[in-house]
Order: sequence, then structure tokens, then C-alpha cells
Amino acid sequence: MGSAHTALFNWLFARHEGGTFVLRIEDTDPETAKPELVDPIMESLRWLGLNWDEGPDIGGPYGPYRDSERRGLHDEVVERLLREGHAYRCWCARADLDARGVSSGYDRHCRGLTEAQREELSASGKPAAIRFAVPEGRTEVVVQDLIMGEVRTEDLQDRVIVRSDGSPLYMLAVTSDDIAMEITHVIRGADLLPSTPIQVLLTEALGAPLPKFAHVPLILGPDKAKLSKRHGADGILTFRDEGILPETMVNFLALLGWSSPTQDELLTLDRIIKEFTLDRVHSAPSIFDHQKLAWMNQEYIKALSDDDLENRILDIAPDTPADVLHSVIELELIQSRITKLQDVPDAIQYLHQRPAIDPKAVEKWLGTEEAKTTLETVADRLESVDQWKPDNIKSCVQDTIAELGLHRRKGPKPIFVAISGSEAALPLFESIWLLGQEEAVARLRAATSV
RNA sequence: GCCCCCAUAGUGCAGCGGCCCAGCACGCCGCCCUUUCACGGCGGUAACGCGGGUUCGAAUCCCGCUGGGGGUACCA
Repeated sequence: MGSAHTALFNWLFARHEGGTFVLRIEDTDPETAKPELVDPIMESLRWLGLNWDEGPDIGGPYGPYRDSERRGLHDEVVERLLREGHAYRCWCARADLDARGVSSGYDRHCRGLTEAQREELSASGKPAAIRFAVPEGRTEVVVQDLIMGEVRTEDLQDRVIVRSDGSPLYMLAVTSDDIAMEITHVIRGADLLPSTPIQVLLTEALGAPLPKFAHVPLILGPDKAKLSKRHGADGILTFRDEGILPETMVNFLALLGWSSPTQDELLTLDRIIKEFTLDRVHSAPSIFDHQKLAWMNQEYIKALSDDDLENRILDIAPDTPADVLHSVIELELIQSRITKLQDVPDAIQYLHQRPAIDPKAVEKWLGTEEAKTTLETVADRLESVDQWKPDNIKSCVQDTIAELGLHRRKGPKPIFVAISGSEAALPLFESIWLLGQEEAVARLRAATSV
């Protein structure tokens, strides 16, 4: 979710500026290198239509596009850092720090080691990590963030950049990769804002030009905490499976933290690209609102052509009876009644399978003598309708209701319940029509004895 | 604890010193339309967190507070 949002902003920015959108997998941690973690990311981006110009699957002039394959570069950079005094070996384990009462940050203990002490530790065979050395006397880093504005940090720590097993850490990898790949704009989640100063220092130490930074505000869950897997909303693919349209998702995500200068909300992709600028991204975190997503999705569904809608439903719900689906779409029965594609199978279920009648509906509409009379009468009349078409069914039912002296609105309710099994369903006359004369009559008769 | 970011209705945004006793959208509540439910139409509800400044004038600038979030890892 969050990463899709950030990816979208990156993509929009690149497309608006005519730049290059690069997909690089940050898998310096073996844990995140697993395909089951990486594949969904690429699948999500593809689903959203966020095509990348360079990436692990398609290559590009600055490959490779997985950090795990760039180890050579990282090692070189570390060596240089060490040689030029911008980094140093550190033998402090977590336990050592705790013993010294260092709860956060680092006390630069190993930075002050003498040559002799270093040799000794080195010879002891105790593994050493490598820390970046914040330049002596440097007390502050100021970053001009394209979204957050001026960010001033005084808390500068000698962070570990290489594990004691020799493998590089994110901090080192991104920085050296961004330099090597000539990345001009780093647009990422605001959760990475605190790590920016050190990256700036690292870049400076390597004598490279700084990229522009833009930190996109985080998306929070309804509980206002950072969206995580635990919210179940993290996987963008679950939205696909529920039947949120990709164009809805893009439009919706774009509006989280950004707005069109026109204030319009239903926007085509072309317009979003044309209007998207970082200075219109605001810096406050936002909360994901499912209701608005649902509304927007319905708007997009209503705008779909019949064929398109039908195919998309079949795509995510292949078991939907195609004939019923086709009729229901052709008659425009379903479009305004669903919020996501996955609602459809349930909504039309009763049209191809006799439903158990909702007990609450039974109690409310079916038990009485009046209801029975209504059902029987209508069943009889319906049975003798010659031409089975909605108009005739409609007049048949309405005439009967009138003759029986029933309420125009409430009168047909028992019929509705008998046909659909519930109090809310697709329009009555079309439903009866689609069911066919025999089945419709049968359902009415069956409902007299519940 | 320390560091950083943020702060307009329930939610998402607009506003970037006077056009704002604050606009739009979702939601919610009425009414209309209607064979149910929806769709649609009309109307309504609801916010500049607090306190100080600056200014002729502040939602807009500054400071403090409060609140929320993020970071504080040999994760990314």
C-alpha cells in the first residue's frame, strides 16, 4: 500500500518530467531478497500500470538492478571510505554498548582506538562491523526536501554501514547505488526522512553530487498507525482480487497527499500526469479511507462499457454464470448497485439458484394471510401471462396489487421477498423475467408455505 | 528518553496575509424520484488544536504548548 503510493508518485513525477523511472530492488537484507516478497511488488506495479524504464527484469544502462548483485561496487566503496578515513572498523557488539549504557546511537568508542588497539582486536579474530565516520566538527545537516521543505538535523550518528560478516547495509547500498546510477531524484516514504542526513554525509564523503530528496507523507491505517501488513491493506493485490479497478486505485492513491489544481477528483491518468507536481504534494500523513475508495470504484464501474465490465468480472470471478451476468449487465441492473467487482456473484446468485429466504424477511413480509393471498393471486396471474416480458410482468403484478387493494409500495414486498429471498435485490420485474415463468411461479407458491 | 516530521469538518483535499464568520469530495442526516436496494436530484450537518506574538489585517508568518506520526537496528 504505502510502497505502491510512493511508487506511484515516483512514476507520476518521472512521466510528468519526461524522466526515467527506475525500479531497483533493495535486497541487501537476505530476508527481503526472497522472491515471495519481491514478486508481489512487481506484480502490483504492473497491475497499476506503473511501467518502469529500467529494472531487474528488463535491464538498462545502469544495471544490475538488484542490490544483492551489486556487492562488488559496495565493497569498493567501503574500501575507499576506509582508506580516506570516512569509515572505521568497530568491534562493539550490542552487549558492549549496553554495558556502557549506550541506549541509542553510538558513542564512537572504536573511532578513538589507537593503532595498537586496532591491531590487537583485529588479531583477536573478533568480527568487526564498519561504521561511517561523521566528519569531525560536523554538527548539522540541512536538506532541502522537495516536499517537506528545509529539514535540519543535529543528531548525527556514526551508523554501521557494513555488518560484521562483511555484507553491506541499506545505508551504504542506496547511497553508492544512487551515485553509480546517477539517480537525480529520490522520492520515498517519509519514514526514511531520518536516514537522509547520513546519506547526505556519505554522498559528500564520496564527493558525489547530491540527488534531490522528496519524502512522501505516510499513509496511516484507521487507527492512525503506519500501514503495515497487519492492517491487511498492505498488499495492493488484495484490492485487485476484491475487484477494485486499477484505474480507481491509481486515481485514489494519487489523491492521497496530492490534489489537482482544479480540485477535481475523478481524473484520467493523462490528466494526473499532466497536473502532477511535487509542490502540490502536502506534507501531512493521511488516513486511508475505504469508503471513499468504494465510492470512486463505483464511479469507475459505472463508466465501464458493458463488455469491459463483463470481462473484468469474469477475470476475477470466473465461476460467475456467464449468461445471467450478461443479461444483468445488458439490462443495466448491476452497475449502480456494486462497489467492487467481487460484489457481483453474490448479488446475482439468486437469479440462478433458488435462495433460502432470509428469516428476517420472512417474519416481516411472508407470514400473514394477506401475504399468502397476494402470492397465490400473483402466481396464478403470472402463470397465465402470454408474452413473457418485463412490461407484461410489471402490469400483471401492478394490476393485481391494485385489485387486491394493497399499498402501491408495500404491496409487492412479499413477492419481492419470495423471488429474491431478501429485502434488497435487483429490480423485481426484470428478476421475474430472468427467472422464467415456471421458476418464478414456483418460487411464489413455495413462499406461501414458509 | 532523544532526534525528526506533521497539525483545516469523521475522512481526503483546497487555501499559500485581506476575495474566508473558510471552498470541494467521501461519509452522515433529511426530502424528492422509485416495485426493494441502489443510481440520480435537492437541501442539511460538521473544521482552521490551544496560547502568545508579528501585522492596519492571520487558517495563512514566528515562538511555545498540546496532540498525532516516524526514527532511534550489524531491517529496509
